[in-house]
Amino acid sequence: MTVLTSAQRVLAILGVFDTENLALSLSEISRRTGFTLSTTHRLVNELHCWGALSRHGDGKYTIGLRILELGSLAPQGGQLREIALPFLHDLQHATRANIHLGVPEGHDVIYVESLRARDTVPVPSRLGGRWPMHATGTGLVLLAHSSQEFQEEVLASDLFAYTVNTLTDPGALRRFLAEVRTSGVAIVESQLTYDVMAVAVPIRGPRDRVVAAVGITLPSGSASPHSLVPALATTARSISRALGAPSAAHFTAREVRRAPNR
Amino acid sequence: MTVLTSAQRVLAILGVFDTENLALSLSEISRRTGFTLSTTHRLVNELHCWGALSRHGDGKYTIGLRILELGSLAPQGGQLREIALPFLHDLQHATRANIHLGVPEGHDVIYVESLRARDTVPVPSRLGGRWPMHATGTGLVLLAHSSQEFQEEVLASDLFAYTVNTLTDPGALRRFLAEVRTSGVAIVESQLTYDVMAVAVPIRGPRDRVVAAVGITLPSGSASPHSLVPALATTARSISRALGAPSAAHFTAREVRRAPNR
DNA sequence: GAGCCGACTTCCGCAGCGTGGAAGTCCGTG
DNA sequence: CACGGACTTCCACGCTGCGGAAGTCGGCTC
Repeated sequence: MTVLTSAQRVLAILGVFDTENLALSLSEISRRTGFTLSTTHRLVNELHCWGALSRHGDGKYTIGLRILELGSLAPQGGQLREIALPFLHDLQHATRANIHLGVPEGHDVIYVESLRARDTVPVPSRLGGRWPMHATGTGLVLLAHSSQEFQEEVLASDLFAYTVNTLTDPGALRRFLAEVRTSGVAIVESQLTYDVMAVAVPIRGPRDRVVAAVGITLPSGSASPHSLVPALATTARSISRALGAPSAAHFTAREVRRAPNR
Repeated sequence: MTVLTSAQRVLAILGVFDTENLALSLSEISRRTGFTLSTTHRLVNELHCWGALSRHGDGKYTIGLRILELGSLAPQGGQLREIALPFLHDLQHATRANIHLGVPEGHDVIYVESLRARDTVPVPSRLGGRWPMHATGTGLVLLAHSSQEFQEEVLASDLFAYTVNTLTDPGALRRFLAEVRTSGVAIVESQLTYDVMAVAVPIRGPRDRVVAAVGITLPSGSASPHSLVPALATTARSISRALGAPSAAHFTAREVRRAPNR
């Protein structure tokens, strides 16, 4: 039983909140962290005073708005989101599908934006959601454009098979990633959940580094996912340009046409 | 010189990040918190290991994605946002204006969603942004529907005059808030910044408590802001119903018409 | 290249903060 | 009314974290 530093205790308390535990009472927090009630009580109070936790009528605590506020300061989150949102809206309007904007974090992809279409399959993705790279379209795009050593690190890790289609074999994954790099797009079907297919492309930032991926999810077996690639690629390029990616700096045909009017 | 608890130190470090300080080096954090370099170093490291801070190539730290992820678990944030977003999209499409979704936090309103129209006045609002209640349309709506004692508490506090139009006189504010309660809408002009007017209405949740406000901002002097009220009210009611507000539970005229088709 | 400076990292002894046990309060319940 | 569970408060001990100091690294000036 290793002893924790008090900073780690503070973080551990925040860490017990997740999508299945949005509201917890003091003693639930105490049980889940393993801290004594008095310790938990004091720390929770300090977090509450600061606004990191908020307390509700029934005595339960939830993550506070101060955290939301802080989170929006994450450059890969709030900043990127702010820039990308209008383009993502356009894309959603054109395709009427679920749109995701994902960035890498550890071996996972985090969705910093998630536009859910109203009349489509529910998809296990929410803003702030975290999924393993090897099982999602956006994740595979990000992985394909990561450093060689990072890729090997992920390939060597324990790759969970969410469905029978999930790519878990290192060899197959390597081939798939190479294909993503050459074609510029990842198309996967039923890798995370059945009945869902995903199409994703990279977004580049300054120095042309891939900083994010934008993806679309559709019901499995949808008519030619390839037909969505042009719209996706256009969106990705617009966002890349707004982020300052050199390769996206020149005008597209459409914008050249529009330019004289400005 | 009061001494801080270590939980407070941890929070103080997170607290030095704001919209003007998105990326800070170790010694900048040290200076701004007033902690010695060694203390800062250790705490920042623990935060970094946990994912609360991320470290960039230039050695600077920014808020990490783990915080963004956590923040999306705030019920007034992620949850509300998730439900409201489609309705807000529709509203933006109909009005082509900036849309905000605000919730109360202390004496301020926090924007948990901010849809910026592309061709309109830039407005000082971003997701996660915080503004005083008395100076914003959404804030005044929330204040108007707060408890009597909370209102008096705010009125008694130091109300900053952002412009000459900002309501800072307690008497004038009381009258305005009463009007907001009876009319159900707040219309303000140039109270936070010049050249911007705002229209906002309340959103209700379970037990009909006002839990949020949705607002629109337009250039000052726009043709009749009143014409936007029906669209805003419809949006607010749709969101309220989705949140389970009893008063919004019955169908509106439009939906009764549409109902047989489903 | 020498010298300097600032930023960062590491180490360690002292002491002050945090820990957890225990006692106390306030519910709702049988 | 007695019980149990959840929460709150208090305090003395001792362990964790503090900060001074020394060490490392890289960049800038002369």
